[in-house]
Amino acid sequence: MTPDASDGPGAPSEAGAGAERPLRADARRNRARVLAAADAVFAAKGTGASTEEVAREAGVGIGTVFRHFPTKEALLTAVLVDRLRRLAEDAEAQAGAADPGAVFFAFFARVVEQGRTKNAFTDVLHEAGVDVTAATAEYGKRVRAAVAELLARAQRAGAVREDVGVAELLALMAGVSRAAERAASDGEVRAKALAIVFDGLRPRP
Amino acid sequence: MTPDASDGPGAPSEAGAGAERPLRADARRNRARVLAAADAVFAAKGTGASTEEVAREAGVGIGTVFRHFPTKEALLTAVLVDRLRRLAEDAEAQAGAADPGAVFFAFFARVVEQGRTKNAFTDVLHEAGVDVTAATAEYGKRVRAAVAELLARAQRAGAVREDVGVAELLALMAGVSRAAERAASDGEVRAKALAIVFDGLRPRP
Amino acid sequence: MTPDASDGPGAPSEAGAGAERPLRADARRNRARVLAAADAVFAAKGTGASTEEVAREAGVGIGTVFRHFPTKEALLTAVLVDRLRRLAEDAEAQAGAADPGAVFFAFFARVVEQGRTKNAFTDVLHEAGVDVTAATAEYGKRVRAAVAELLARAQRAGAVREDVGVAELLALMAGVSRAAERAASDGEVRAKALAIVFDGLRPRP
Amino acid sequence: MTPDASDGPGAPSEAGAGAERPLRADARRNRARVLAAADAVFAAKGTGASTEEVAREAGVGIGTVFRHFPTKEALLTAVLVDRLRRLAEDAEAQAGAADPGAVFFAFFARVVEQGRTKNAFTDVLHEAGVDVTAATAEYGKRVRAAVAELLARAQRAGAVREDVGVAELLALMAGVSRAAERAASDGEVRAKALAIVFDGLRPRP
DNA sequence: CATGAATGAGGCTTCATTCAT
DNA sequence: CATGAATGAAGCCTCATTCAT
Repeated sequence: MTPDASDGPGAPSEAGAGAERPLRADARRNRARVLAAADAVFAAKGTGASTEEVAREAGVGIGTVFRHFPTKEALLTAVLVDRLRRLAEDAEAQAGAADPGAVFFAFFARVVEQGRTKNAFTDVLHEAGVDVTAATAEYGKRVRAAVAELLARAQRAGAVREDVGVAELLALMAGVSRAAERAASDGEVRAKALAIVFDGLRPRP
Repeated sequence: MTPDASDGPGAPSEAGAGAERPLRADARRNRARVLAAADAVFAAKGTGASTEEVAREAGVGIGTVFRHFPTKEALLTAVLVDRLRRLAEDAEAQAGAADPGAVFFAFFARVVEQGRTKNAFTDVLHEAGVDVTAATAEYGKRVRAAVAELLARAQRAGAVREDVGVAELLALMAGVSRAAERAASDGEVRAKALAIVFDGLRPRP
Repeated sequence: MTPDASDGPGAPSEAGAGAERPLRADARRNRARVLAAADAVFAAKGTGASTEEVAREAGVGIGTVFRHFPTKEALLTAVLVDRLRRLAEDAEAQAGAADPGAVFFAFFARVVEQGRTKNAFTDVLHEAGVDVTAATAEYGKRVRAAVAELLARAQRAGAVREDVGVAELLALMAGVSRAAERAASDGEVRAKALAIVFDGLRPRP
Repeated sequence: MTPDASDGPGAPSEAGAGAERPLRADARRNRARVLAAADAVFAAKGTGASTEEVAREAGVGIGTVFRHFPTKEALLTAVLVDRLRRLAEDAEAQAGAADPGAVFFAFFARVVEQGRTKNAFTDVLHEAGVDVTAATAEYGKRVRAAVAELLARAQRAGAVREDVGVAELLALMAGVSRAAERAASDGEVRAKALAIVFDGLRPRP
């Protein structure tokens, strides 16, 4: 793992900076298609899936994948960062909503439900709690902050125990997501496991 | 991936069948060494580790590995089965102990703690809950039964909610193990996450 | 990089055809820049250097390189031809000078010294002696003629043995250049090796 | 160029040490075949030739090449070392012969003649003079020593100028070999070029 | 039985060349 | 005309698996 395998400071289109050339229209389209394909393929078959399969899924040549992501590791990192970004945006979108308790548990459940199919999404959650690489650090922080906000509001509303911290919350989200993913076929088991964790999170009466 | 690439129902020496020759003494020794090495290597580096590394760790030639486990998948399955066996034996050993509640939670905690270093152990737990392959089915059932017994006793003793089933329990064990594994460096986070789940498992006062 | 990367005689205008349009001003400028960049890059990193690197060094797009030189081989040939042209011009410039002996040896030394940094220049010299391709043939002949003239004058002045021909002279220039290039760090070794060859070229007393 | 791309301290069979396992009979045979094939292929097509072609020429699978030489660079280095070894042995074999002058010039001529087809042999000679890598250092020294001995004896016998050193001698051998290689088709040119250098090496009358 | 050499399919990556913008 | 994105063949290397020793 080279330390600098990132795709640069975020996708060109979203880095506020602007130093990166804006990328031609078709190039941007292809980059997005490759990223989406990579997300799907790696989710379905694990990170061991071949780059060639990503290319095939994206409907582009193998060279195109490597033009946008010069390394397989860079591609994996980009997928990770993208997931973190979506997660952060999702959490941020809930920040102002009413009924913080309901919002908090709904967010938790949604994360778990998504993680069920998006396999490695759970690993992403871990990143948010630990901030491993420089590339993911930025978005990891954002996720952490947004989730912390949801948690704090839910606690203030008396819906969640006061002694719960973000770290263990993220760890639990990741863990339950992974568990849910395995028990994929049985929705009831998933629901019950989630209910148990939710009960554990609520204040003791 | 053939679903049934196992080495047979467990090591030849323990299958009820009996048609399998009993294996020479040195052969048995080698099989055990390979299995132990595989467990260690796959735990440390993931299932992507090379067969050759397993052979090196075991101190045998590569040919020996393939003589005992004709496929890498067979080797992985054998490791899985072995883990399930140890897990079942561990649970079975607690069956008669006093204070079923304490025993139950201690077992849960021990599983999580082991899973922390034995990475894929968590995946094993899933197998126990789902019984994917024919190979793991037997030991999966045994684990399930042993854990069910521990759970039932704890419930009878009033230490665990009545509406918790084995399926979600195993799922939670797997999930928390995974969470613990990620938060490897932070023991406090691990403890808190575990406490939350334990609280969720206890009867509402 | 190269002092004289002009487009001059060597531009498309020399293909017997003559139907080639005279090239727009900016196009001519770009062609020269690409050629100079290619000379520098191939000299520094060998002919294995990528076309893209040439484009970068020239400050143009990759498409521009291929517009002017439809093939990498065409680009290499153009560099070769350009070097031959400069070599010929250098030799021709000395044709009328006084003290033909000194001029001859100075020219030899200069070629070797240039070849030391301009790596493949030595290969160029060979081309001059052998006229491999049709493309280099013309300038190869010119170099040969110019060097032959320098040699003849030196021989007439009694500074060089009568039995030395152009062919072996060019071969020696190429060889010593190559040797010098390897012994790059040790100027004294280079000087001594050159002195030995020079002594071999002088008439026996 | 990783510093440690060597094949180890020489081919196992020839390192006096003996710590390296002796290599099975068939393995040794294959290693030799690969090395010979590599020598031939790289000589004929340059170091850019593909490893696959070496394998084909050797009549082995691609994996076999990489088993013996874990990197293309390692393979190239091994070829280099082997050439140096043969060169050293050749020179050492002449050490005791009568008529040191004749022996010296014959050796020089033979080196050049071999270098003519063995393209990169010339580059090898350079290594002998410079000792670039640790891998070639050992044999480079041996070549240097053996050639120095031949030179010293020739000088003592009055056949070679006193002021010639090994460094420039090796440089000249490399250079003339390269020149000869280019003038491949014309034996007379080669002979004349060699004669000129020989004259330069002889004492002035 | 144990060993490790041989094998070759498959993965990642580079790069000359083409073509839409 | 200039640009740079797209393409895919080809190269290096890894690794599961087979088989002679």
